Amino acid sequence: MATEFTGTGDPARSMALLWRVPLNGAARPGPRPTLDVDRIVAAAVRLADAEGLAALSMRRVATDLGVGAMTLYSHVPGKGELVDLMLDAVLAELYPDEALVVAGDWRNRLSTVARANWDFFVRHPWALHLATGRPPLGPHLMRKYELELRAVDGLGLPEVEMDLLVTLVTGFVRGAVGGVQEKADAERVTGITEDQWWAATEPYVAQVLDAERFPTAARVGPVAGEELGAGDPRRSFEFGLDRLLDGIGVLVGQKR
Amino acid sequence: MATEFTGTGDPARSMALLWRVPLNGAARPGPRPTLDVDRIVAAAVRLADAEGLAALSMRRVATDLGVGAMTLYSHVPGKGELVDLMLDAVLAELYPDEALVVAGDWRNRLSTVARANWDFFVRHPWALHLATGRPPLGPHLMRKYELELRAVDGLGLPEVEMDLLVTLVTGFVRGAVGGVQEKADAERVTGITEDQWWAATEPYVAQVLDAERFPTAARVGPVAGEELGAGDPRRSFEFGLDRLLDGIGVLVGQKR
DNA sequence: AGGAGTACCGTACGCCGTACGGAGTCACTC
DNA sequence: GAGTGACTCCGTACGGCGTACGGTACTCCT
Repeated sequence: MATEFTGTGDPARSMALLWRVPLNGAARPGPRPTLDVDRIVAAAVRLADAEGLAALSMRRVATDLGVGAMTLYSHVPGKGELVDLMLDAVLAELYPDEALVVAGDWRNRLSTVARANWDFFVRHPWALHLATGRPPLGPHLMRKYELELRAVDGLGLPEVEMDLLVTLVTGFVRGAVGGVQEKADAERVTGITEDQWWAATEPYVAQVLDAERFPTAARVGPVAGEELGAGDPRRSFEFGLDRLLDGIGVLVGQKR
Repeated sequence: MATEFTGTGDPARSMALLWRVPLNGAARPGPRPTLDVDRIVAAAVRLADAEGLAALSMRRVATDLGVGAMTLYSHVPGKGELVDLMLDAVLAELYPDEALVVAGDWRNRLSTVARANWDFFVRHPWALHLATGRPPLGPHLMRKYELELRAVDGLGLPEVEMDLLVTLVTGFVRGAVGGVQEKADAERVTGITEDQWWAATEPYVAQVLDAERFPTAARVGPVAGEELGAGDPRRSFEFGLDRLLDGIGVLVGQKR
C-alpha cells in the first residue's frame, strides 16, 4: 500500500483547486465537460473508503467514472493533488455541530476533539497513510484547525502552547486509530484474519518467548494479548486519552 | 512512497527467517551461495536510510548488491518478508545499554524509552511508514518489548496497563517524529525546500485566512508558525512528553 | 469563417513485484 | 563413478502503476 504525500504539487494550482477558484471567465471554449473535480474526488474517496489507499489508482478511479484514464488529467494535475482534494473533502464531515467543540470545560472540549478525530479516521482509514508534512490548506482543514484551537482557547495559554496541545491530542488519536486499523488493513491485504494469523504465529512465539531471556514480556504479553486482543479496540484509546488529559490538566491547572 | 505492511508472509517461514533458523542440515546441495539474508537486509536498510522507503525496490537492492533481481528470491520470499527483516535488524540498535532503561524512577525510565525511540525513528525514518499491525516478532522486537516493559515494572500497575503505557509512550514518539520527518521527506520527494514551499504557499494562505471566519487560527497560526517553524524540531516532542509523563504520574501516584 | 483553447482519450515509456523456467553446481545415493 | 535431485543464480515476461505526448472533436471569441 502507498503512503501518499499531500502538498506535492504547485502551491498556486493546489490552492486554486482546494478553494475551487473558477478558472477563467464563465465562458470557456471547448466541449461541455462531462466530468468535474467534485465527481472525481467523490469517486476517489468512495474507492479509498471501500478498498484502501493501495487500490486507489488513476486508472481505477477513471474506470469507476466510466471515462478514460487520461481524462482525469484535464481536471486534476496529478495523483498528489487528487489526494489533497480527497483529504480536504472528507474533513468537511468533522464537527457538524460547531458549538459542541466549545461546550463545557476544556476537558470536555478536548475529549470532543479526540472523539471526533477517532470517528473520522475510523470512517476514512486511508487518511492515516497520508504524510501531511505539507498539509493541503483547504477550507475544511482551516476550519478543523480553527475549531480545535477554540477548544483550548481562553485557558490563559500562550498561542504556541495552544497549537502544541491541538497537535498533541490529534496526533495521539491518529496513533491510536492506527494501532487498531492496521490490524484490519492487514486482514484485507493478506486475506488472513487476525485469529488465523495468531493461530499460525503463536506456536512459534511460544517457542521463542522464554521466561529467562524475556521475563517481563513473558508475564505481560499473554495477559495483554488476551485482554486487549479480545476486548474493545477503544480501550487503548480511552486509556491513553485519560492519561493525556490528566497531563494537560497539570499544565492548565498551574496556569490558573 | 509506500506504506509497507509487516507480517504479510507465511508466519512459519517469516519466524524462521527472523530467528535465523538454519534451513536443513549443514550440508546442502547446490553451489555455494554468494549472497545471504544478512547482506540483503543490510543493503536494503542502507538504501532505505539513504533514499527512503519509496526508493526501496527489489531491483534496486539487487543492483546495489551486484546480482540479478530474481536472485534475491532465493533468500527471501518477497518484499514483505524483507521489510520484516529490515525492521527487526535495525531494532537491534535500540538500548545498547540495557541498564539505562531501568535506571532511576519511572519518569526517568519512560523518558529514556521515549528518547531512544525518537533517536531510532530519526535514524531510520522509513520505519515510520511501516504498518506493524502484524509485527515481525523477531529477537530484537522481543527485546525492545521486554526492555520497555521493564521501565514500567514494579509500579504496582496491572499487566494490561503496563502494556498500554508502553504503547502510549512509543506511539506518541512515533507521531512526534512523524510530524518532523514528513517535512524532511517532502523536501526529498518534491525537491522543494520547506522555505520555498512556504514562500509559495503563504500568499494564498494570507488571502484565505481571514480573521472573521477563522479568528483563532488567524491569531494562533502565525505565532505557532514562527516559533515552531524556525525553532527546534524537538520542541513539540519535549512539550508532548512532559504532558504525557505528567498524566502518567497521576495514574502512578494514585496506585501508590 | 477561422483561430484558439479545451475535453476526452489511445498509445507508450519506464518503473514496480514476482511467476516461471532454464542453466550451472554441488552433495548425496547406488 | 555415474546419476539424481536440490539448490543458486537470473533472463524473460506479465500485469500493474503514474503520466508525457499528441490527436480529434468541440465550442467560444474575434
